[in-house]
Amino acid sequence: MEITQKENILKKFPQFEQPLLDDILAHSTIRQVEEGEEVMRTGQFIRSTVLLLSGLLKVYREDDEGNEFLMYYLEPGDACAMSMMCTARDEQSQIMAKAVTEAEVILIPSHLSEQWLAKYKTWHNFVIASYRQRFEELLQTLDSIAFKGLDERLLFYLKRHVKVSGKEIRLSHQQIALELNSSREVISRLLKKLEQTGAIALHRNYIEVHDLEVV
Amino acid sequence: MEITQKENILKKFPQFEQPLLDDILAHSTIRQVEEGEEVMRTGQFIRSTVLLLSGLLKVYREDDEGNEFLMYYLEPGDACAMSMMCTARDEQSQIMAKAVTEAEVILIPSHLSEQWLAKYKTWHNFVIASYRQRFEELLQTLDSIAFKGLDERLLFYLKRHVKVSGKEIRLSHQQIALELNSSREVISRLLKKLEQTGAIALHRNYIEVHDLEVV
DNA sequence: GACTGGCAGTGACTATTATCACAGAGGGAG
DNA sequence: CTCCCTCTGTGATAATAGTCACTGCCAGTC
Repeated sequence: MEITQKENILKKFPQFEQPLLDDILAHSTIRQVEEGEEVMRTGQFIRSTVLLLSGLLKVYREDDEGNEFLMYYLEPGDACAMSMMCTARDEQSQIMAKAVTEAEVILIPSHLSEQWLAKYKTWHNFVIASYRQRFEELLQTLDSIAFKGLDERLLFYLKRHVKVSGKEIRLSHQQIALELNSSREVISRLLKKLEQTGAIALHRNYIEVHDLEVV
Repeated sequence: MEITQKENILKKFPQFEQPLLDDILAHSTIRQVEEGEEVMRTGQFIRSTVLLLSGLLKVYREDDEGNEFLMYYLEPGDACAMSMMCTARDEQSQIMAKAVTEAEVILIPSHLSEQWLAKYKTWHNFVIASYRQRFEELLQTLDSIAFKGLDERLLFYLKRHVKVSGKEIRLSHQQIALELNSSREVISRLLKKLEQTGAIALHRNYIEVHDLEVV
């Protein structure tokens, strides 16, 4: 079992060196997360670095009135940058993370993940690369909110969704509206327009993407 | 001269250990930057970590049509997180940084700032803290764009400005509009409203802030 | 097969922000 | 002092997005 688990991790994190993998196996816990479960909540104290082994997480921001917007998705092989940063001082999360599908996460105690920065070159690189990647994705999200109309943001959203989970988007218009911090009716109308161009087809509870580039 | 410079750096970066300060003095260059000068451009390759010794920098994002929006300000003692992340692989900047006032920046060659992560504990902590701080500020900016109307964003902007450069805001309405990615007329009208509540007083080319909290 | 609850479509209206057009005011250069 | 450029104020209008009200639809359940 240990052996297969190691191979499993290795497959998702091929850049890690052997001794690091051993350390991960020896000291971290692997947690099964159900669909819809919250992996991280705003205000929660963080004592572990979170790596994603399987499944899909969405990372988003929520305000005091329950509005939210999607920051980015995490896929197998990704790490939650926030959990790495808070790590340093047992600080509080500024974000929410929720499992979109059933998922497995690796939880590495904060003090270890910090030690490893000095101990394992591949870990250090991984952490820096994660910071950078998340920062860039966040900037992209920011761009789309700041510079684009809702129609383009919706397009951006759909494209990102296709990238992480394929051309069958199993979401209601209401859910999309929530993640874009808009309203159901507006999203419905915009989707309708997209359908008329032939880019997508609408069904109950899911959207079939044909070609988003033509729009 | 060397001695005074060292004391100067020490004053702005009191958390650095002695040997680190010596290394900084020995291997980094200090550059004078004029008001309005661009310290960093989108697409530019980054080969140094940037620390701010004096003056004020604004860090912002620009799209292909020349629209921009303010991400955050950097004050003496701060570091450009982006320059630290790109550092790792000579990567390209995703952001713009411009001197709001005359400023002095410390430029540390990338390969050194990376070595120091392992060599100096205080440097490592500083880098992690910088990442975290910028990330949080970025999230705040994101919040205000995603969840707030322009009136609240303007308020947020003015408050931030007061914090970094005092109650006399020497900006035209046009400049404010640009940084909020809005239009001059709209900003003028909103400012007028704020003036009517007594929160600010409007003058040519500058705004006198009385009390932004009452609004 | 009838009831029910969530989902989707649509028209009418409102609110916010952007754009256009223009007028007046202030301040520096000559 | 005058010219001129930039900054500011303001009304009218347009475009975008959000809200409200209502309808029909589909799927599961009893």
